Amino acid sequence: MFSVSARTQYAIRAMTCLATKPDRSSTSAEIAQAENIPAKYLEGILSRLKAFGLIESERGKNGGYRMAKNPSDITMLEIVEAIDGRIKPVTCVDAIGACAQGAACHPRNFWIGLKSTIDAYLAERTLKDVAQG
Amino acid sequence: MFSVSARTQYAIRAMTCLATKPDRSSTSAEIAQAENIPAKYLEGILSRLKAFGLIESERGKNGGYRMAKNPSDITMLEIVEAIDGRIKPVTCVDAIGACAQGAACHPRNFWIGLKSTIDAYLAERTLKDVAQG
DNA sequence: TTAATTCCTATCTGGATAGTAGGAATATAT
DNA sequence: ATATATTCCTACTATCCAGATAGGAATTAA
Repeated sequence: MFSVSARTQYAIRAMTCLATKPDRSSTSAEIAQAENIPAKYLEGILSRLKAFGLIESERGKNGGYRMAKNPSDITMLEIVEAIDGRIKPVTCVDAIGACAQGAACHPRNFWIGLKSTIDAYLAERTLKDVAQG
Repeated sequence: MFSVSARTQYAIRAMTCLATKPDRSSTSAEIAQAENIPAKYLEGILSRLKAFGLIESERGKNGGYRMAKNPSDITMLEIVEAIDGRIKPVTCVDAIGACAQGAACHPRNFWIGLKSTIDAYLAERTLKDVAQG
């Protein structure tokens, strides 16, 4: 229940890896080896993180990835949402009537509250916090 | 991300349904129709809820299901755990070293904290709260 | 003995997740 | 120029599991 996708776990590990090397850029292969992540799979993850503005990259020889911001300025919520999108326990959190129960959906507020709780937890911790353990 | 299984949503709806009829017992088919849940699928869900002591049942003619406790004494955490087991964002929440990173797993405490946060939210709300919307 | 019900076991299926493959585009160094 | 190292893009495959269905056995009341 509420399990975190491998993708997101990989993303977090990759980010912590980059966070420890702020001065230079790391290649995807380097990160993959250091963090024990399937190399080709990681490439796609790094693309998403880049598209979300969390990391930067340079192509070609001597290319690689590096942090786009300070680790203390990146919340865990940003990383999670970059990879798996907004947290949505049930389909009707966004719009009333988005489930088969329509307006009679009693649990809706309960789920919305859960989402808020999770979001708050994730938004309160930064990559720096997590990298330190 | 963090989406709730249909099973759990069905279970909650079934429980709210029973909670509104504390005096008599309801059949699985009744609940299925009232809550728009696949009838046969619901049977398995009710079995789990019973195994967990949240509801009681009688077989045979005039049989059915009813609440085993007062709705205000059933937490949402109980329902969720009855259906999908303990909340476990990552495999290593229970035992250090249960992931490939072993003792060097930096995000572990972060995930444990998330689990605690979710558990607390669910444990603080009762079926009565949710049934009222 | 019939009808209504829970309970048990087995099976099917679609879609998502995880991972692989191949190569195009780009940059550097020599 | 050319070789090399890298990101980036697209497509494919495999595996797993949630969701659902099917058929009937066990049990109980009328």
